[in-house]
Amino acid sequence: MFEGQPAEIASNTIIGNGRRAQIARLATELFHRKGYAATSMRELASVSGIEAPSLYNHFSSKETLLHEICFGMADAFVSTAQRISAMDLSVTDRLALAIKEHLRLLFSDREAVGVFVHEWRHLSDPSLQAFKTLRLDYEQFFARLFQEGMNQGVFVQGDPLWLGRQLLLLMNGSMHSAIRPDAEALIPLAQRFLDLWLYGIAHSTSAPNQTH
Amino acid sequence: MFEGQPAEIASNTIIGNGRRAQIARLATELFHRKGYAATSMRELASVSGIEAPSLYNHFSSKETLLHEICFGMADAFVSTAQRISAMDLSVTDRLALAIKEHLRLLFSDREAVGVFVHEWRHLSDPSLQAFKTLRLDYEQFFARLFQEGMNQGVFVQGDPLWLGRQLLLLMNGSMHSAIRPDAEALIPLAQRFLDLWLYGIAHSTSAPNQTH
DNA sequence: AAGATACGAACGATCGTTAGTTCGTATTGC
DNA sequence: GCAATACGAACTAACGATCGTTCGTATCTT
Repeated sequence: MFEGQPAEIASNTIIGNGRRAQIARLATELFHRKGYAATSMRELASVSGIEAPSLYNHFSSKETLLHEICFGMADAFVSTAQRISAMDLSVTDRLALAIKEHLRLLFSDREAVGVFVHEWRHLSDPSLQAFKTLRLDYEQFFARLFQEGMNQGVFVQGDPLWLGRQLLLLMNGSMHSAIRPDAEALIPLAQRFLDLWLYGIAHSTSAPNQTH
Repeated sequence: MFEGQPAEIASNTIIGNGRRAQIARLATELFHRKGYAATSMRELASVSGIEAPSLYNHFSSKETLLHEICFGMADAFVSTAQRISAMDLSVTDRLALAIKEHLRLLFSDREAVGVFVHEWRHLSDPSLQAFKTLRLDYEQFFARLFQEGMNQGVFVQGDPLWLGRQLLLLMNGSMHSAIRPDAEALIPLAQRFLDLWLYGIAHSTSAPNQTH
């Protein structure tokens, strides 16, 4: 009758106390460390302390695990972007906030972000398209910020989508750095990114030569 | 003076006219598009127009293919860095040249770079350690540039290795952008990176607030 | 003649997954 | 209160497919 509708949408966040969430966490770590394709269900079962077929009492397939991880992160990013977009702040302040919140999400679950960033391509096609759409939404959120800043004359001209993607690359990549900032260390890190992005590394004594 | 020289790039990766090089190229494209672990020897054989066992007349194992791709790129990057290090140029000019040459290598073989960046972790242990060493060499080349600039007072203070890795992330990630620049379009792209890196996106009217 | 290159057959291992079953615990009917 | 029942979560066995790879052999080129 209603079998088209998944009985339970499940908490899109991977966090939880149940066995299911516990396995999802272990899967996240494995997918992050070894890659999705190079991780077997038997290995996941092994670190979970059960046998491989028992995993299917919790997840209907290997790809379901990947799906939940990727979309869990994507939803978190997109909803954060929507929240910031609705705020009545200056462009620069919204950019600063977006950087801070992105970094916060990033370091709140490095493994999940790693999977989100690198393993999404192993999704198959209905999910794959949906994922790409969500990711583009998020990139365009940053692009709109840059565009707005250009229109107001506070940012130099440039391709806003290019800038957005570059900024995201930069932040996502910063995960690989050794230090795992706690809640307090996050603010200086965000400031570091914002300063680098806004002002560059050149001392202002040497005058900019903006010829593009 | 050093600007005009080798117009030909001398592509890093396995070039050649032989069947072996042809297969290596197809492997590079497959590893790039689907990932090393998700690419089977039978699939590689199929796109090569032969059967899977015939591949072993050219390569002794699947990992040999990965090894050649990864180390081919790594050697190209490191030797370019050594060449630039030996030049008698200002720090900023060497940084500009390093960016330009890195981008040139990057876009000379996007697929190989993609494998170099993402698939190296599937190497096994003697090769894996050697690869990490090479990559650190290259990162430290940029770190030394930044450190030198800081010592001379032309760059603001910061963690040089962090900056080096961030710059590399930024450039490597730029591969994903849609446009594939030709030899001429490379210079503006490099300039774009340099400007972004040196001066940021803020108009200089808004004064920098460097407090780190 | 001989090396390079291709083939078909097949090996053992591992893959994701299904099926059938057991066991313990919670929920229900009386 | 207590047996009957339903269910979550684990197990063993095993399926068909695919994995990387080896072997022996045939064919082409030089």
